[in-house]
Amino acid sequence: MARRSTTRDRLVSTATDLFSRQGYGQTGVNEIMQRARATSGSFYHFFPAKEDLAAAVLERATEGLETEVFKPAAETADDPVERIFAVLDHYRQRLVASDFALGSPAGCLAAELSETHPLVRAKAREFFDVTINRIESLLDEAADSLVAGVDRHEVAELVACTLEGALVVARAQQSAAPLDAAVGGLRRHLGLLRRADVGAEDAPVPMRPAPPRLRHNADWRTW
Amino acid sequence: MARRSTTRDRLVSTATDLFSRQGYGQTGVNEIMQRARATSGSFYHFFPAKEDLAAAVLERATEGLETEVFKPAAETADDPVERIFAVLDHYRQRLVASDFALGSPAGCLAAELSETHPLVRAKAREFFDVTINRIESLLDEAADSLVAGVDRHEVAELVACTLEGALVVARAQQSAAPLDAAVGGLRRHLGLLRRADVGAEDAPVPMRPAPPRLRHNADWRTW
DNA sequence: GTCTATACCCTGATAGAC
DNA sequence: GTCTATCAGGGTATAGAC
Repeated sequence: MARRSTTRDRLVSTATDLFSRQGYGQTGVNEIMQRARATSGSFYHFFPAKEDLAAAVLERATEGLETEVFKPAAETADDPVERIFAVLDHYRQRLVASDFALGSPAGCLAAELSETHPLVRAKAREFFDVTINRIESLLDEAADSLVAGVDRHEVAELVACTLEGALVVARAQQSAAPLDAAVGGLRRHLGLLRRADVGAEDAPVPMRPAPPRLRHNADWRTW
Repeated sequence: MARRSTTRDRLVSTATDLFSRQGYGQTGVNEIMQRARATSGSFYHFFPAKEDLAAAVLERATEGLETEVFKPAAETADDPVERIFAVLDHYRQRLVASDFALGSPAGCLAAELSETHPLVRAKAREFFDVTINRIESLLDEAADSLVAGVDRHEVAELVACTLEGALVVARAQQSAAPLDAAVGGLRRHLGLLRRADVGAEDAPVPMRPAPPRLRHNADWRTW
């Protein structure tokens, strides 16, 4: 994988941030160029058009899934299912640290451009595919501890979709509550898919002692 | 509730459709005016600015939740939980009928404009709040048949977030599979929250005979 | 409420020297 | 690869008659 110019990197990084926060249509190439300290000549040297920058943003986000999301998550837990929750927590951290401005880089672009920009849609699709497949592979690792007959691909899709939606709603609500509810629900769901004879402490069937009524500034790292 | 002009209605309807499909930034007021057969004079007679049209779109979508989504859903089933799934099915129908162009009217605008257009964010928030509260009230109706200790508001948030996300992903994938996975997951989830002594046919714990590996054109109305 | 005409700016994109 | 200068067009919004 060739090392690409730092200017190009800066443009992609800047655009990742601005598109996520403001959307594609609300972000002008001028703004991107200024913040990235690049000029028009550089921009169009690297990208034929604005759309191609959006595609590059998604490509890089997809590449970053392994290095910046799933690999770090793997280091926080041994249990594959817990690693899934570490991934969800990663997005929660981003959301809160950005004061509810940053959701999923792909979700935002996909929602806005799926119909009008086929290239962007294709790249967003890849992002979702990789996300789902990585989650599925974590479920595969945990297969022995799950009840029989679990469609792991389907569950992975559920997790990914729930995450995406929760991030959109959380940004609109300016609150982590939707995400906490979603994560809590998924935790219960996966807990219920655990075989009764393993990880017994994880399956007090319906509701765990309930993340004690999470508030936005609650110490959410503790559960 | 005063009867408002048909021109205004046309503008809102047209914008609802175009914003949902193309996003806000990709839709010009000219395009809206042309399709709605209105002129600039009319447009700015009703709306101080484009943003206010987006707000009106969300307001109308929120009003429409009761009349166009939850009320029809109530007519398809007696069981409150089944009514929730009728709501999800409503969105699935829209999605498929539009060839995967139409997701949630609010999700699209919220994702794109939450940061830059506070008024839009507030209206999107209302849309989500109403959706969540209506689902919660259906869960309340079903409370007797649910296991004790279910945080119904949290479950309602989960359902709404999962729906929103599944629609975004489904549009990017041009496939109903993500939505089917999400709905299937929610069905299993709610099935597991059912008391064992009621609706026994709904709770064969982990996986139902599995919606027989749904394909995009499968007869999805049958399960 | 609706119409036409138009202001005016900012947008994405290009040209061509260095 | 980067720079400055610039274009052509479409964008939102306004003015004022009817």
